[in-house]
Amino acid sequence: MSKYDCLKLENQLCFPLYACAKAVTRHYKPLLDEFDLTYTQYITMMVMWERKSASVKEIGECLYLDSGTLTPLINKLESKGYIEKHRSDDDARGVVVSITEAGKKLRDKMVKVPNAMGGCVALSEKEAEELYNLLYKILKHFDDIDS
Amino acid sequence: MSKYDCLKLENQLCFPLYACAKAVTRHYKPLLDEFDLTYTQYITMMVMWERKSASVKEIGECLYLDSGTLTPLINKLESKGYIEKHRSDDDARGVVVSITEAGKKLRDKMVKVPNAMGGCVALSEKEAEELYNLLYKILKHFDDIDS
DNA sequence: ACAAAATAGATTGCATACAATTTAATTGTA
DNA sequence: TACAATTAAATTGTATGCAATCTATTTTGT
Repeated sequence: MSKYDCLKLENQLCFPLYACAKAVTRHYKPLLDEFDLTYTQYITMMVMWERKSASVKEIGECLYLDSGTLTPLINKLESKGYIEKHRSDDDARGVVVSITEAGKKLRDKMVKVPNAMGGCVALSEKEAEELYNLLYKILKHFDDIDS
Repeated sequence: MSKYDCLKLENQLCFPLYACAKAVTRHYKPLLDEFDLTYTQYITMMVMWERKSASVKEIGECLYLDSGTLTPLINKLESKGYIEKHRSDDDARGVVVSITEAGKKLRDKMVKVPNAMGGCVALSEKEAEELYNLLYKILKHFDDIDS
């Protein structure tokens, strides 16, 4: 009705997105606390589990994070013993991050986490897939715009 | 195939949610910079525009934020002149935040923001509504769990 | 070859988030 | 009515995010 309706919180798409993302990471916390990992550290480990080895830049591309966030985060994961850093042989500017044995073992311990979290999100298989597709549609479009 | 598949980034629902929320707030930034507001300050102003007056606690309930986040944020909005704080008459523990004339004027200037942002999100009306409903379904469920 | 442009990480600074603690005020109850 | 329990904000401490800048290297264009 009012010209101000577009500025109502309930008419925003961005707000439930923002609030929901925070709620999910907040509910991950008790699960991840057992492993002394934060959510961001957890998804960084996911990249390492899949790739075994990756540059900071590559990790950043996977996670949409820059070195300002990743550098301290990677240092923490290194001090926990899950990853190692060394300068790249090919390109002395680059840093190669690789997974350690302890990091590989962590994977076995954490296999139960996704399922435990899945129980918190009250969506059907179909709904979850719809949501997944809609979110990636937005992400892809941003990728296109930004490139 | 592997028992580790559940730990793959591409099989997570949480990750696109997390990444998408960040991407959206990141793309809000240039729009909000013109008004010298951050995204969180912007949605706080949305609450104030609607309610004219609210306690820190009430704002926190609207936005899913606690006093640790809101206290400094509200102080910044106050120093910008958009809101005012005063202790509640009813309950001296509470702080009532109310909108100023400058805050009301800001609303007129910012009416164009939601539309400008909408252009960035490549979803149809129907898709946006679906996404909206799915996100609120998750949020509502968390509300139920947490209460 | 070599100076300029580009790139990879690290660093700095600012603004969230949020748990945990503290302080002041209010409520519930024996 | 004392007084323990609760509540509202503020404070403290840790961990992101991200823009902007800096440093060391590598590429590029001539």
